[in-house]
Amino acid sequence: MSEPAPSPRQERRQRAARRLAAEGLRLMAARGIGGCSVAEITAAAGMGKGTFFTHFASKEAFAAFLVEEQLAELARRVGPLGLGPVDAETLLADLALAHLRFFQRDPQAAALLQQALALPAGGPVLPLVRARLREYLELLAAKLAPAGQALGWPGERAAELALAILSLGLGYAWLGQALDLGRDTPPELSERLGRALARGLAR
Amino acid sequence: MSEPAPSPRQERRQRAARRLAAEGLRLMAARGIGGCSVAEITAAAGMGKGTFFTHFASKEAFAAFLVEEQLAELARRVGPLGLGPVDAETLLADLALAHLRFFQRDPQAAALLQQALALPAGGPVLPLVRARLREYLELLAAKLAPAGQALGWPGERAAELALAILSLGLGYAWLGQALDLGRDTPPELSERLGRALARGLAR
Amino acid sequence: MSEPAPSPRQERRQRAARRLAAEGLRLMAARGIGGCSVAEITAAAGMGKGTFFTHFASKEAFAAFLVEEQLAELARRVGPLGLGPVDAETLLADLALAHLRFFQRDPQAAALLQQALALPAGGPVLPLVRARLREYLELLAAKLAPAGQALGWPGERAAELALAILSLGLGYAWLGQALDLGRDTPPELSERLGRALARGLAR
Amino acid sequence: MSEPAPSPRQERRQRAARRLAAEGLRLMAARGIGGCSVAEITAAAGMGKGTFFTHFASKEAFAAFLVEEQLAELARRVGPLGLGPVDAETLLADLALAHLRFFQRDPQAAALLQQALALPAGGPVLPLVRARLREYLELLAAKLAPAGQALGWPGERAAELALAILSLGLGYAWLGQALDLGRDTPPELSERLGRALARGLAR
DNA sequence: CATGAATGAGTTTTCATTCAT
DNA sequence: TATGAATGAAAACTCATTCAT
Repeated sequence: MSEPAPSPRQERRQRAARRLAAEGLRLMAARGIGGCSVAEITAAAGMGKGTFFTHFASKEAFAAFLVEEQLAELARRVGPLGLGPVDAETLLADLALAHLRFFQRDPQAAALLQQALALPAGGPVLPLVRARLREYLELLAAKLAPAGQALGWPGERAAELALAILSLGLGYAWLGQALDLGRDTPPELSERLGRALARGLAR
Repeated sequence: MSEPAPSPRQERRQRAARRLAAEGLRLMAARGIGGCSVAEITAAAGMGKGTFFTHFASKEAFAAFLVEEQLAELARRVGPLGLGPVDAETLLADLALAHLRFFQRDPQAAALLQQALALPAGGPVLPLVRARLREYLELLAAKLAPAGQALGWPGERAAELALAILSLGLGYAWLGQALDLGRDTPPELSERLGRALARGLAR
Repeated sequence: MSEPAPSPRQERRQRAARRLAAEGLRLMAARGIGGCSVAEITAAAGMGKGTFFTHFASKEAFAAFLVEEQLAELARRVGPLGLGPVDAETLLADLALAHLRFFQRDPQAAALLQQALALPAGGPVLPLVRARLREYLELLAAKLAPAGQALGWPGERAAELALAILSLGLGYAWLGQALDLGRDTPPELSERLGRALARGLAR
Repeated sequence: MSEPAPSPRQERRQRAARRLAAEGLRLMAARGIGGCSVAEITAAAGMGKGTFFTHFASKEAFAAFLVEEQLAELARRVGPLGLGPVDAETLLADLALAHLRFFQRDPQAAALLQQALALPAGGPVLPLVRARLREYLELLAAKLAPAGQALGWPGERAAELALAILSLGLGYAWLGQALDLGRDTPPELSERLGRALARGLAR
């Protein structure tokens, strides 16, 4: 439908772009956005340095693209939750758990987000990352608001609830990564942790 | 008391070092560790660029020093908690709340920690920061372990509990900072959030 | 007449080359030879980047071609002058005036020549441009020599006379362009200027 | 008076700056502004690459500085002319001659100016160079205006007269340089050329 | 023949660190 | 001990040119 007929040239190019994204995510998550050079990324992706800039306008634009991709993936995972009729506590627990699991299964996403938010202020990426994260938080807050209110959490403060859920998941994953902890946390403990927040808010 | 007799020379030098630490913390928290130069820090502290290196071996060592300072401060705040006889749930809640409040009241600490953990792997600082954080987590875990066990959390997994408490506080603060959210969270909501985890774990 | 029978293919190609020359002249004159890229020129001419190199061996060769074209055009304008019997002063004045007018009416020619002569020494173009200009100057000097001698200017120094006439016209045009001056000089002043050199040499 | 006590450090630095200016002028005049790299200039001046940027904010700022220096030198040479009481024709002739000689004796100045004016539009230097040249031309025009009017040249068009005089001198020098002509022009011919414009304008 | 994706040499610029004064 | 001038390694980015399609 949308792609009429990807010529072999275009397909090869697409594959190169995907290789760039994969290797870039891997390297930036592992060594930091500022800790790996474009040359390293292209070398890992098996192409010339100059090719990078035919795909992305700048290194920062590349980082921003990766961040958007990860947030989109997170939204895709979280989106379906709470569509059916569930009680408030269960919804909160499911959302908290989903975030914990997402970042635990995709530690690169956690590392990249943390890297992107640590970018020097003044650059063009940080505002973009912030905007995307804010959008995501609003989405999450909208999902949480009714459940929160049902448990006595003020509706206009749903953003703080969303922030807490995201923080726990993201923070747990990257702190765990950085400290080499929590990688072997048994699933039932993760689950208990995820549910605890919801349960505690529900009295 | 322990300091024998700080000569005027030594005292002047101490003051300079304190100025460096204060301005460095401010700048690194605001603009990122890689986003501010040694020249900027020394200029803000009112001294020559070269003087910096008579106080600290390198820029990274300086960042590590600042991190240690902040972690020491955190330990100082958290240390007294739970010394008296309190029930398990209250201890957990107090600790979670203490972390939330510490990073909310001292956002520079949160920003610096997040910056330090985002430092390029391979450098000499990251391992050091990790080691200090691990030490801190062990301390916290030791404090938490009995309470956790009382609530059915396996004692040998206390580290994960500590990680969750630290993550919530640190993540909430730096994500909130980055997104300009949670700065005006009413104290009673913060408190509710802090207690929720403990309450939920306690069933 | 001399062209045997331009196949439609050949004709299309010719048109493309002419478009390249026109757009290249425009862009190089406006933004400098080093200030516009091959990609810009081909985009302006409505063709692919690669096509450029099927017409010209290199960007520099292209610039050299444009210069030759402009010098040929100048020679065409100046050539007919002095063929009839005119006195020495009038010939000098006519030639000076012709140069002033040529570059005033075709500022792109002036800009291109100035750009070409500013090309980094060491490249392959500068020698070529120099050679063409020298050829042109010799042609001009040959035309000037008898008139010069009639006014007491040594015949073997006719090149200097030609240099002065060319410099006044070219310099006036490109300095005027660069400074946005002389674009609205009334024709009678231009003419007076053009004649002045001749008149002054004639005592 | 102005320099209270140049410390040996500062003096050494000053000498380095002068070496940079000299070698930069030489290389940029010979090979073009874009034709020589900062690395080449600093190497020629016997210092490290980074030192360049402690003296000048950028390569372009350096080029602008050199241009200003040369124009200031030109103004210094031309300034004293016409202060005494001389007739209009003599003043014009003296000024024309002064420009011819200045650029003939200092061909690097001619080459640098021509290079600077050939800089890609859009950069920060070209506007600066244009502004300085315009200032210089206004100065020259003010000097010329009365004499011009005495010879029937409209006072409000003195700028065009200045442009012609500057063009002849600058154009003659850099075209001569580029074509390796006019380097051995006998002084009396130069002088005759310089006077011719004035004489011709005076009838 | 036309195309545009791929390439890498080459450039400017930053900045932690050294060291002579 | 304090200073700031000097340094060069490292990084992002541009663009003429090549070549497979």
